Amino acid sequence: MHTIQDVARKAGVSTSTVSNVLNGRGNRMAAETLRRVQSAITDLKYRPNTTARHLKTGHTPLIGLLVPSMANPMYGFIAREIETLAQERYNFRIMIGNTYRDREKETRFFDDLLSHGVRGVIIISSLIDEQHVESAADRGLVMVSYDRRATPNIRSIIDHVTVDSFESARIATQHLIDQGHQRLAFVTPAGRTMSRNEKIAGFRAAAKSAGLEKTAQVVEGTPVDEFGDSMMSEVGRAQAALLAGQADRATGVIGVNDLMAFGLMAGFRDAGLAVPDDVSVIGIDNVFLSTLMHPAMTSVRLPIPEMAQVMVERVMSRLADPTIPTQEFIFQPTLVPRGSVAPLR
Amino acid sequence: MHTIQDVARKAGVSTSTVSNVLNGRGNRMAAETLRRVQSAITDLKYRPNTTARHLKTGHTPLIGLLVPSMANPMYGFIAREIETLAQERYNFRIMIGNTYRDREKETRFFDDLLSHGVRGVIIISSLIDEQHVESAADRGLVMVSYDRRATPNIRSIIDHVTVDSFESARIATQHLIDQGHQRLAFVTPAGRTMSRNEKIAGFRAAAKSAGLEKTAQVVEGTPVDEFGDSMMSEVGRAQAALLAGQADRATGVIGVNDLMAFGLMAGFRDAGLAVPDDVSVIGIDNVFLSTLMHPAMTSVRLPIPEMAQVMVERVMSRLADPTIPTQEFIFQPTLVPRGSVAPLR
DNA sequence: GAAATTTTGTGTAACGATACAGTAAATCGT
DNA sequence: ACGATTTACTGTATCGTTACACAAAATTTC
Repeated sequence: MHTIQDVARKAGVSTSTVSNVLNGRGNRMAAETLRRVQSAITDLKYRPNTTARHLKTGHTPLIGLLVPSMANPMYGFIAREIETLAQERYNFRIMIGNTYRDREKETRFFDDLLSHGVRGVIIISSLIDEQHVESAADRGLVMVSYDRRATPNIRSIIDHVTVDSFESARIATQHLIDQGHQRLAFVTPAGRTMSRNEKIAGFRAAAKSAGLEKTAQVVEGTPVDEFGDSMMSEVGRAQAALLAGQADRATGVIGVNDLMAFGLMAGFRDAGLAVPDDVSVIGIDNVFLSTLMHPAMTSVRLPIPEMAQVMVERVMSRLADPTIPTQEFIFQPTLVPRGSVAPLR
Repeated sequence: MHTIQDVARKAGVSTSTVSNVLNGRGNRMAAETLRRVQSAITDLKYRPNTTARHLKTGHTPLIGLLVPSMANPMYGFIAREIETLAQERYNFRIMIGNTYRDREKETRFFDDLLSHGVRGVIIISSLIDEQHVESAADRGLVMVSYDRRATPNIRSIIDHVTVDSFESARIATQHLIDQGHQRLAFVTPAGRTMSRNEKIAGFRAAAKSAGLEKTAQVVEGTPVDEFGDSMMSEVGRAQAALLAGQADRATGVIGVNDLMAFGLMAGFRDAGLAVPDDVSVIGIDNVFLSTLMHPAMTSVRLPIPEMAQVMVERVMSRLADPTIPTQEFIFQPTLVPRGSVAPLR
């Protein structure tokens, strides 16, 4: 690996001049000099040392990305979009970490980010209490959070990019109601996140407006460790077994997300119930796997590419100008009807 | 953010002494001094600047991870395992990138890794031609590649950690043969990777040893852009439609991986064929979603956690001692029978 | 009790880049 | 033709850390 000194020597100029070329100030020198420096750079295959640059300038082309679990196809998809955008549009790379929805892991990651000099962070779906997130932002991290609403009337120092979770659960529920279902269940794992709470509220609101609040039940999985991938489906599977055995069992069931709903469908089948003939199931997220289920699963689409773009743009803008105020961006979900929901028989 | 200078001042010692404490040389000073430095560190919440450290030492606690697409649940799972191990066991963080199986993107990532001072890289499944990978290794990257066999008789400067792909396809094929299937098809996308070639060979070998080579067909998807997630399943779906329409159609079909097989199952259903009654389908990878399919999909398990561990250990060891020779590690796959394969009617 | 050794530190030069002040030469205006 | 300005550079300090040479004080050795 060559250094700026090698280039300077080879081109017969000072390192300052090379630095100027490197930083787009080639107009400050004679055309001939510029040419010499440029060819020295290509000849030596010189690439500036990002670390040294960072130490001097205080900036590094790196952002942090926290996801609960990369094995969850939804988070994988979000992460893919973010990485691709950051890389292609801004030449930034991604430092990624699985948080397993663990406050301590998140905090440790913030510490590491800070010590690496990374200033921009996108955090995907954490726990309700965002105290440690806010305090990391206080320590200088430019934060953009996904899937978490801003607390009303509190000016936050983090951006919130989120889908209207209340609405996503509401339209899912309403879809079941429209198909004539009267006994509804909403299934979620035990741990609470902000978006889960909102989904529960959306479910309840839809049920209530149809006069179904008496029979509508929110089912929480056992408080098992879960962080959003295979365990999520396992919980769904187990809860479906329980639901299938109830007297006056629910005929319309909403999963807190697609993975949960996948598990629900499998669990109902295990119990001898046909989807959608005996029970309708709907998920939220619309991961690409929904179309591969049998029956293809009805879900609620979240506009991930659009949201990823906003998230990346926000980190970049605020990194460039830390004084611009934070904002909340709320995206609207849309129903994607497929085969796992049918009219009540 | 405080610096080592702040700590030194607060503790009334030189920066050298603080540095010694930081690097586990607390025995070089009086117990009282050590205590003072330590409490200065905790009081100021001081954390060493990794960048400065890196510039000085030439080491950075970061490894690169290249995956074709993070949206592919298999790669997401592998990435999750690698990240967790690197972090918990070695305190290393991960710089990740989607390569979309594109040589240029891979090369650009290597360049960036080098300029960031990252020396250790794990590369998941790339194209056949590993010229650019070897040349990046030549430039000083410690490389561990997944899912790619070493070229025989060529001493490589990269480690190869791979599952026996020939064997994985062979046992999948043999399983179908054991169930009485005589007309077999192996479906893969158009782009060739090293592991795909081996799987094709394994398929052919199994068919041949059963005297079925005349009817066994390898089906290649259209040369569409694909990088391993939703497109993969789409290809499977489309190919299933084609296969379903053939005279003397295959009754036992192997997907190059689970996502392909998911698509195949969906495609056969679209065409009015029942799985496994009319056609048996088997995948390779055994992603957790296989159990959620209807019917639950038979697949071939790859020992990912074990492989991830070896990959991480190899990068770390070779980072610590670059002179140790590279190796090839081959893991054996195992059949996981489920419901998508049935005896030939 | 003088020399040798150990203990307990410190000072300074890097690592590779950038920023900014400074300077010599060329060009300009009148 | 002389000062003023512009052009085309260069020198040096600095970012936060570590390594290494060095040194003063304390302790040991004989």
